Amino acid sequence: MDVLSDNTIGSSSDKPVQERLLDAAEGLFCEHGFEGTSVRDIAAAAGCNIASVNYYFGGKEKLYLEVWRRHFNLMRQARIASIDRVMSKEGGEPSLEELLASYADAFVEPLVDKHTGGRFIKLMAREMVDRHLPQNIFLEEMIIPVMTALQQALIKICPGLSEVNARLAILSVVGQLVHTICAETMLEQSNYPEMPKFELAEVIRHIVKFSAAGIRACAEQKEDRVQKTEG
Amino acid sequence: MDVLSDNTIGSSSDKPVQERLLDAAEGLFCEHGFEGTSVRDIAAAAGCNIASVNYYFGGKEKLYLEVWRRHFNLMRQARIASIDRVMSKEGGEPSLEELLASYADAFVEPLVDKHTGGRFIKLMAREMVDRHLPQNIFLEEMIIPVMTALQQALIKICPGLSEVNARLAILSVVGQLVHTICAETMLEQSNYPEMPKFELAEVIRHIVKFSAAGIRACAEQKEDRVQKTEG
DNA sequence: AATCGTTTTAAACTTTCGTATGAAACGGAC
DNA sequence: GTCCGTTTCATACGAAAGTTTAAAACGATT
Repeated sequence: MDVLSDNTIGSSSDKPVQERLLDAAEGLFCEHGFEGTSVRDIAAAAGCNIASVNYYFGGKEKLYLEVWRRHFNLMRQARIASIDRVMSKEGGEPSLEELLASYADAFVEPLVDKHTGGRFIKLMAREMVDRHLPQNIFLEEMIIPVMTALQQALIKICPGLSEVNARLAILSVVGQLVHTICAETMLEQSNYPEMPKFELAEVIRHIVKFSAAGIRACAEQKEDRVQKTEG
Repeated sequence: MDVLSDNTIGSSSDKPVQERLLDAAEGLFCEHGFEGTSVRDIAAAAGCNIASVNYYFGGKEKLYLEVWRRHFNLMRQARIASIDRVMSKEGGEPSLEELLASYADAFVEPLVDKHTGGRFIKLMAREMVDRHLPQNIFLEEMIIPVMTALQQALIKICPGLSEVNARLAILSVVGQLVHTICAETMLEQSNYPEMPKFELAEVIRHIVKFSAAGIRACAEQKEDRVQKTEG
């Protein structure tokens, strides 16, 4: 894993060591996971000594946690802000599609964002499967707050939606978004010709349409449950 | 990681060593991932010597691959059979809900199945993020064949569905299923009281209803694209 | 210029990993 | 009983991991 050149954007030697380490660690953690990247690789990518990781952060795990802390607030605020922006828009109640599109954009924004290089969201997918963060931090800092906000917004737009159905719907939407990212990561790793590569924007447009119809079906269920397969 | 007692179902010492190793390796790989489990742990769990892994399988990676090979055929056949069973049922064309329910059941069956203990599907989620299998084996042995079968079935049931829309729909359905399993795994790891635990059957019922509506919306798109937000 | 706290460095330490080795134990065939 | 191929065993090896250490280098203050 010969990573000697700095793989971060503008971190040659002007920034302080701690930031260089954080940037390098983030890139390597995203690309190869927690166990897949060594402290030596991080130090080499940051252009500093191995001991710096322990000197500044007190260990590999602490550094990993700090990499996350940098993004928790930004990501949570971005997601919730995208919900609030839609919900507080003037001109009557927003459509379900508007809410979903706004949230989906905010969700995959770290993937498209050129500043972070779209690496961080891969780390999220990893962390969901292979936990290395302290217990419940992920839930408390990200999932619960964002899920709560989205749930309230959904219920407001779709009055027929029960609380449990709203949560199930969120599970569906987030599941599609995460899986899209996983599939993207997977396909870019394996150069398989037959497998069609989707444009991300196209997939999001699909998810919005698909989910809006799904949510409406779940909301209808409550009011009139007779006409289930009318088509 | 003190795993000394056998964590597999019925593998104390009656079964041959290779099977004991495969069983033990499967359990540990599922629980802790490829890098997270050592050959020593596997040998200890299987109740045999460390060298047995190299003697019988020629290395850790070969053993890992063999763990997968045991399941590839079974899982692929189960998925495709569940599709075929629905599609070849007498009494006219099956409903979209029937197809989705059948496929979803086959998909999560390894999770519910008491024989495997539902561990293997976790390994699938891991492997999608952290590749350790030889390039493209996962795609060729699982994803492509099953996706092709499901795509054809979907198009047959929903004539309005284009090929690309069918693939996008499958991405949505599989995404929901995988995410459900990830969430299940995640929540069982973290004993968080506020987070509601869903019954798996309940979630699947939701996914079927949700996805059926979503797919119909994507199929309608082709024929009449005027009435998008009629509700 | 000397001093003192901070940072950086090279090297070593301990542990753990996957694998290799060679001897011991086993089990039929003769 | 002896032989021989197969299996099991304890052990060792080199590599790589995270962490520690003590000295060197640095920088501001006096």
